[in-house]
Amino acid sequence: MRRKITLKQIARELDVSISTVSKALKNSKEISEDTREKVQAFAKLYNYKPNNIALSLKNRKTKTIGVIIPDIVHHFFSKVIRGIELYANKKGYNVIVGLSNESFDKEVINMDMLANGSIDGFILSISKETLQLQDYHHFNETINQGMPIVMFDRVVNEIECDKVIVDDFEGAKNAVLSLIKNDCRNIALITTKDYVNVGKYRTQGYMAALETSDYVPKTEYVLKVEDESLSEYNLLSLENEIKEMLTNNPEIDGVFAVNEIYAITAMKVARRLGKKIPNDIQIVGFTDGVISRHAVPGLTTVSQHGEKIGEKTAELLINRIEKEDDFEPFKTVVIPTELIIRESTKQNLTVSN
Amino acid sequence: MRRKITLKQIARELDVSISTVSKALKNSKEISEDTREKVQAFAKLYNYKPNNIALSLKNRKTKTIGVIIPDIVHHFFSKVIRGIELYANKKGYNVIVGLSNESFDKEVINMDMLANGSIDGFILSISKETLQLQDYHHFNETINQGMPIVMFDRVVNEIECDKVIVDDFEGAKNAVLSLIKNDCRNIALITTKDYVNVGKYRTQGYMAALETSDYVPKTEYVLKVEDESLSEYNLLSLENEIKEMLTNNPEIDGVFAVNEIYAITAMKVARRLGKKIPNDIQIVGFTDGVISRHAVPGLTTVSQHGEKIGEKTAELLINRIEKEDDFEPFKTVVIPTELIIRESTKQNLTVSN
DNA sequence: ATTACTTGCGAAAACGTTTTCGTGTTAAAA
DNA sequence: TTTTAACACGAAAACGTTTTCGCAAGTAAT
Repeated sequence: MRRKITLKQIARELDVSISTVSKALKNSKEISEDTREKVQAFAKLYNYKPNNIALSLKNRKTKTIGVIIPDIVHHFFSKVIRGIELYANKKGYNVIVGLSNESFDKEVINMDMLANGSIDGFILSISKETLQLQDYHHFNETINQGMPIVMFDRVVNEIECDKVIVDDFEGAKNAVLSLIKNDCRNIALITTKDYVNVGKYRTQGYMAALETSDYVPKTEYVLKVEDESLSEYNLLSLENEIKEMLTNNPEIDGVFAVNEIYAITAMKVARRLGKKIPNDIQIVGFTDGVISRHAVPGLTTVSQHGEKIGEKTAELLINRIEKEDDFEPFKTVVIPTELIIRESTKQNLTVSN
Repeated sequence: MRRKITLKQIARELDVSISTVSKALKNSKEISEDTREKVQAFAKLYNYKPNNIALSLKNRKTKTIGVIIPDIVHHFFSKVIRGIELYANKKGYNVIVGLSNESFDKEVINMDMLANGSIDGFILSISKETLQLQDYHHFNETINQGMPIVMFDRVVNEIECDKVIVDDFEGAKNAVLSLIKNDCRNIALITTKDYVNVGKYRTQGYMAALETSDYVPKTEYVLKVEDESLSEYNLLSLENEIKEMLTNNPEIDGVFAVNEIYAITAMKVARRLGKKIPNDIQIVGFTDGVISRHAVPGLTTVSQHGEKIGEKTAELLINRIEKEDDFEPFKTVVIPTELIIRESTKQNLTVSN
């Protein structure tokens, strides 16, 4: 159980100086071949590897990026992480993960823990509470200290940084247009409260689709749900709200839901009410997760390509980190969505953007 | 865009020594009240925070733990991460995540990246390829360098370290016993190849349940699937294999599947074959993920309590890290499973262990 | 034989902390 | 007045690297 060997120990053992060892290991030609071989053999024997922390201190960079997301038990976010990790690893970076758990305080604490030298930059998606409070001081402070940030999905105009988003508006609009082309006359929307801006944009996309088709949006067809948390209790109340909407408005023949859970729940409730899918009612969700894929019938949904989002955020961040004095203007990259057609809608078209 | 301020800069600015600044900030009473206040005011003004990397180097510990898992887009693993993060954060630790993507090489590379000073200990679950190759040298080397490891779920006897596992055997046995008590006479098993040892133990649990009930296991009822990866192609071949088993053995009235995907797919296939669930055929899965919860009908399943597993691994690891010279024997903690009864089985009992 | 260059190596600084051990000044005790 | 003790602070080492610079010895050129 020998501890990790250091340059100093090798130097002492071989009776040379630390500098010599360091240079020998880097094949510096300042060092004679004899010494080089001797040192390298010894180092290999004892499996010498330079200490990352010492390197970080010396180089003032850690080759590590911090990722702060609201939740990891969530198909979209874990896909994004996978994309980040993929790209970062390829570039020799590590990924350190903080979960805000949708809480403002935990977001701040996590950022504080990491912002003091542990990482070279942040990738983050804003927590709901922060969005609601509209308190973004911690982001600005971090940026002012020279630490680059890239935001994705849940972003906010107030912060100047690189961003990677999905075209929520277009994606939603296309989804609803596909319902319209599929002969839906009365299309409902199940969405979140407006402070979640991805929900807001998807709602706007729904409205836009209706308007371009000369449909008149009816407020009875719009359900704004308080929270998308999955606790059993909320799931029940979600079911009840949907049931109420569908029974009060039996003419509804299409549903666009801003996430998988709402969509699958709508499907469940509709069937319980005796409606056939997709003949009586067609349903489209958002996020191509495991639920959509394995539901029966399969759920037509808007795919966000989370992994691509992750790769792109990592790419933007690492670029910023590595050419630091390069004052490029901040970019906002939009990753196109794709409508994945499955059995919850009728099969007579393909739309994508 | 001022860079982070350091002790040295404060010292120069205030015309005192670095030591004085350091002590003043720690409220050492070696320092006069005057100086203390002056330093603290200045530090607060410039938002001084000690550099973590420097501290890590000095203290020779990083307050960071490395987690290596095969996949993050996976309900169970992301739950575990959440548990790890929860406990670790409470103890002031950060979590750095590496994904092996079920590959031996990536597992080794990831461990190498982290083992050189970046972290104080590992939490990991072994990749399938490593399990198949049975090459565990990288684990042993890491342990020999004095770095503690805690393994969970996919563990292996050959490595001496703390472990946290689910009682796969008992969980599976109970699940199958519940089917038997529910009057199933012909129970099929859908499992993985044997090198995935959690699959192996669950298979053994199935066998044990049959034996204790004087059922004779039939090989026609056992389906060993090559790979649980979710690609569309494999999903189709999975469906076909299940279909074949169910049509060749129409008397099958119960299915135990070693994961959610197999279970939900079995359900899908069974219904396509005109079988009613749970009346004609009852189905039990393993892992209480989002699929089981949102399936229609809801899937009865064995819950592993991933979050608890995560918390426990973190607890074991941090204990090892913090009392380092304490030569406690290695523990293996078993987290009890729980059978979550939903609509895919008949409703006349509750079993748990 | 003197100068000039090459070769091979070591000393030391730097990254940002914490902590031990002095040390000079002042106040209290002898 | 001399000794002792308390007080307030600074110097320096240490953590493990990399890198610049200097220096001695040997070799080549004058």
